[in-house]
Amino acid sequence: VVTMQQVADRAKVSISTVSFVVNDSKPVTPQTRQRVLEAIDALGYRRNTMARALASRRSHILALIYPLLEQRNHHTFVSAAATAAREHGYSLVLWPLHSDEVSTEIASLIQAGSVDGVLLMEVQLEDERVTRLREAEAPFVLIGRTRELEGIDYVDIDFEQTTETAIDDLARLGHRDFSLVIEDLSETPLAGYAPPLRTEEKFRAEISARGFTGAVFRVPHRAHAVSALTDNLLREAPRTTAVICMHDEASLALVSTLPHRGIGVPRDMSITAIATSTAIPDLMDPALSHYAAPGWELGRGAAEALIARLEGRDGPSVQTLVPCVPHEGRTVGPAATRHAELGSA
Amino acid sequence: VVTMQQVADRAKVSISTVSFVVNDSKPVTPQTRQRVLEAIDALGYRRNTMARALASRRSHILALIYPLLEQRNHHTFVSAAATAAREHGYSLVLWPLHSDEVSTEIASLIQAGSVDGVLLMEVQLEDERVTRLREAEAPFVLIGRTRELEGIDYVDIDFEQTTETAIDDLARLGHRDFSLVIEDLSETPLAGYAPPLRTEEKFRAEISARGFTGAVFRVPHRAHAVSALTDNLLREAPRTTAVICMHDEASLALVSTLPHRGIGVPRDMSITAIATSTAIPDLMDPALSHYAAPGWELGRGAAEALIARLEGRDGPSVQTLVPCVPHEGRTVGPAATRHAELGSA
DNA sequence: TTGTAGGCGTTATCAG
DNA sequence: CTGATAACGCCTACAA
Repeated sequence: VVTMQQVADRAKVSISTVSFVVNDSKPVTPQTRQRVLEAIDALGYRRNTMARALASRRSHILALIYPLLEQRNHHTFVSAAATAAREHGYSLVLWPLHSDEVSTEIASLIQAGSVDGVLLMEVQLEDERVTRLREAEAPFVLIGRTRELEGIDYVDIDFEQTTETAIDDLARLGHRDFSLVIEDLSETPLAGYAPPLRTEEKFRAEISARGFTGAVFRVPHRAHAVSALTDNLLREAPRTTAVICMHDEASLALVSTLPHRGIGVPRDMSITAIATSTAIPDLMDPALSHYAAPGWELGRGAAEALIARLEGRDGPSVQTLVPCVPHEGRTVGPAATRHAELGSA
Repeated sequence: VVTMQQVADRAKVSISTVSFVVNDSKPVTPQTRQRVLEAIDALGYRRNTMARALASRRSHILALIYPLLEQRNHHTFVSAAATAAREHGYSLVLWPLHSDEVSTEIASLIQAGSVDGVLLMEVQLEDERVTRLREAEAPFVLIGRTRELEGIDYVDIDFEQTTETAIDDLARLGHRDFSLVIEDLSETPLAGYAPPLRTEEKFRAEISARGFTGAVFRVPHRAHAVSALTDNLLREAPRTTAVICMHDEASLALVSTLPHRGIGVPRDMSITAIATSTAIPDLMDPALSHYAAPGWELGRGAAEALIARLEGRDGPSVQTLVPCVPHEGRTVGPAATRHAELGSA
């Protein structure tokens, strides 16, 4: 391998000068710089990452900590974070963490110097990992939000805004009787996961503020629970004309099974999915109207916020909320029909 | 931060002894070891990753190189690789690579010493990245296969076996007229991607060996192409009673739209998906019969194969093929009905 | 603007 | 079995 010293020799300068041009950490005359640059590519020099990390105490590596759960697809998010990191000269390492390892592992991750900062996913309202990261004085950025947000950096989906917009859009079409479908994570390691909780809260608030009716269905990620949803919904909330669904599998199930029950979509029932994470909605038949989770923006935003912190721009906390992006489909329509039917029955 | 020297002082041994117990690289008396261990956890010592990497010339980091493409979900695979890596004391860094960066970036990744070895995804039959990795003498393992496999380590899905099994299972139900749906990647950076090519080849071979009929549909990942599939298929291969579908979105489209054309599933048409990468099949209505891609096994296998190479067990090439795992659904049935109808028409 | 020299925290070689 | 002591390759005051 070729080292800085060899470059220095060839360019007839000292090793520090090479360092200065490589990192441009100090001014260097155009001529010397030129000589160094030539030597560098004549020799094919690459600065050794590990040596740099050791000497500078900065590894230029970011860790992405996330719980290991089959059913979740973080792909867009993760790629965005990795891409953004790379653009800034950082690498992203994956740190899938079982919930029982939390307490111990996190601190040592930082103390071992292998990582400059941490991106934390699937944040819960009360999250032990956040506590640990604070204790370890590790720079970190949340993707998501804890309940307590004082002084912490986060990037999250604006569930409240998205919920409100979804209700607005449906209300404008005459809908007054809503159902909300959210994930039931109570029996999983993600119990306490904020998004469904925030969404439910906002949903209830909006519904009652507007004098609408609203039922809430919590659906676990088990196939049979998802399949049972359609009948449950029709039985327990028969007035419903519009479903807001934050549960990718459930929306698929609803759209594909409602017609078998004689309920036309969107003729009798409108369905809107929110915070969807895949491309599936566009391919359903009829195409699912939805608000897509801004996975790419979140991943990039989180990585960049973290890097900004690491580079010393301290300023106020980065607290960004990104609303979901509306995609028109064919599962939303006016409420008139079904309402009238029920009313006259 | 606490260093090895401090541990050594406290345990009243030399720094090298501490190193020996930490890595157990040399025999140490139980008593001394004990003292060192006590010192270590009294002080909360963690060995500095970067210093270790520099001195030993091994970063204990693996890179996962993959093309940046929205429509692909590598989540299971990636998590498996990361988990396996971690179990062996390695980290996994993500290296999303645009195809145009290929030539330059790959070599420097290794030369910079930031990475001990590489996992390569989405391999094409002729793959420039493989050439580069070889030139750089970087240890690497493919997830997938190039055409030329001499001396290469890889882990891949056994598409041939899976295709044969799928045909077998359907033939046993009386099906004789098949259609195969594969991804059309010709206009994408993944042109030359092996899986659809291998599958098509095997499909044609099996079909003709058995004297069946078989049509092949290549479907791009654009929503309208996927939506058009159903009608194309009915028009161009009207005798089809069984579809083998290696295209997640297309299977969804088929199952949801065929009934609208008066074609019952599986009454008139059986549908089997192969190499599916998500949990969606179980949630369709009717549940999609499929052979699931063994993402977890592949990820783990690839990581472990690479680590084995790095640790010096050289032996023969690791060349593992894993077949997809059958999941019974409700979209496959006997061929009788539709066959009879068409025959009598 | 450029050079000198002392770390950074480990590993590894070689004596004892 | 244990202990000095060079590397490892780069960064960064500090000096010139």
